[in-house]
Amino acid sequence: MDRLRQRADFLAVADGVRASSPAFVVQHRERQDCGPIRVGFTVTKKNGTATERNRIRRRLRELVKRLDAISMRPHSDYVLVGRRAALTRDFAAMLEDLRGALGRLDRQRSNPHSGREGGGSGRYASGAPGRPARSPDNEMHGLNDETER
RNA sequence: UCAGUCGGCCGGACGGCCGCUUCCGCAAACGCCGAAAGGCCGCGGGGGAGGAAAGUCCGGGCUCCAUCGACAUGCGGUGCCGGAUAACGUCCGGCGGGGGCGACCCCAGGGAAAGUGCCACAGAAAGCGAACCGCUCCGAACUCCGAAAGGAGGCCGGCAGCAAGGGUGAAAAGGUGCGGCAAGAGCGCACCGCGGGUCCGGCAACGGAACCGGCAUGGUAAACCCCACCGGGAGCAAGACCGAAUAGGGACGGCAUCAGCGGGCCGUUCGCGACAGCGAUAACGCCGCAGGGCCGAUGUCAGGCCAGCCGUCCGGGUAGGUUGCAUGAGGUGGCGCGCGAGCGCCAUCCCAGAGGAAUGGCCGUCACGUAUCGUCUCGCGCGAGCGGGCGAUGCCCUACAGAACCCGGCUUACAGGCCGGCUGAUAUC
Repeated sequence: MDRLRQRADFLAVADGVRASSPAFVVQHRERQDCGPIRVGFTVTKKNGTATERNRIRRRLRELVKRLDAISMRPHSDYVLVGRRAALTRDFAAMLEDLRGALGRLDRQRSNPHSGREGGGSGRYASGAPGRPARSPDNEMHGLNDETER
């Protein structure tokens, strides 16, 4: 499991599906390569001073470490956006929050019409019948694949 | 013991489980990620936030750019003296002024007789030295006393003197006292203040002494200004090296560039021919001219689109990567010099290096603090109660706060605690 570091990767994940909980928001994107799971963390300045932001990021990082790897899908990118409640919320409760949020992300993926109804996602779902529903930003990934080869 | 003042220091401890990052050693081949540059995976050992890492307010190192080497001008900054320092607006030691019984604290503390400006309100007047209420004097109508001479009062007037007293103000033209005078006034005198040169002490700021001058220049320079001194600009997102995709630049090669008109035999070609030449434009090349090509069933007009495509190579540059990047005005200890800030010598140590940003997460035990309750042949008090010790439980489970190229400062924030010097008051000896 790797950390997400490039700004472009964060922007790509931000266009994907998301699930929120009291202490954080989880964003997810499935990549088309065979790389490992990558996880990034975002804590903006509105959440407090540098010390508080550091603590939020460290607690979120610890959550991911405690999580069983099977809860996450392979070769995917995840971003956890921290909220101020992550400073004080009980750690065990936050772990349950994360498991629940990942489960909700899975359900959104298997049943796309009950999930986000973003602009133009329907034609992709119908165009790829045997595969899981793809988020609308897959159009961009296709372009990237062409340029890489 | 209480109150105060100054300086220094700490800023939870120990343990368990699971991690992150960096360096060193071993192993370095296969492999993995990436287009490349480059990065990554194992084992063992060591290191891993602060006193402010903060604000980014000063001063430097370092880097690049510009160039000035000097002077002038402009702009900005600094502003008692001496010292410390790489430097400073910092620090130390003094001086002067102000505050406090005192320890001690505070001061943007050069120049106001170079010039200009301003001085609200109040007040007569706020600066080319004034006169409101006043004081004194003089004059005269008039009134009173008197027989008279004369005396007293006096609206008012004076191009007469004065500035003591009142009142205003932050500030009113030296202050206090005595003398003096019609009343007064440095008019005279004494002391204080001020100014001047002299002498003495001090490196100096400055202090002291006697003498002289009767006193002349109100405040404001965080108003302009004058004087002295200092200052080139931008910043590690500096800079250096490597280096995609895409677009664009350059060079070379290939393909495509329909079809047209004219010229002329220069070459090929064709015809004639005696093999020297002559002729021909039917064809290609050549030269010149014009026409661009594509789109809709076609034509005209109008309109729109495209004016190349492909390959190889070169150079600049972006994303990205590597570096800069931690041995330094360095820490600790000892000795010496100095009142001190500091300086010198010796020994010893290597002590964070991230880059969507490591230095942690979750627990346990114990301290510390705090609140409530209980308890004690504890202390004080008539008592309600207050204080102390012990125990239990809860809370906070710590405050301010997170390195970002590196140093020296300043400023600001900070729960709680420790140590030392000094001052004042009280009690006891």
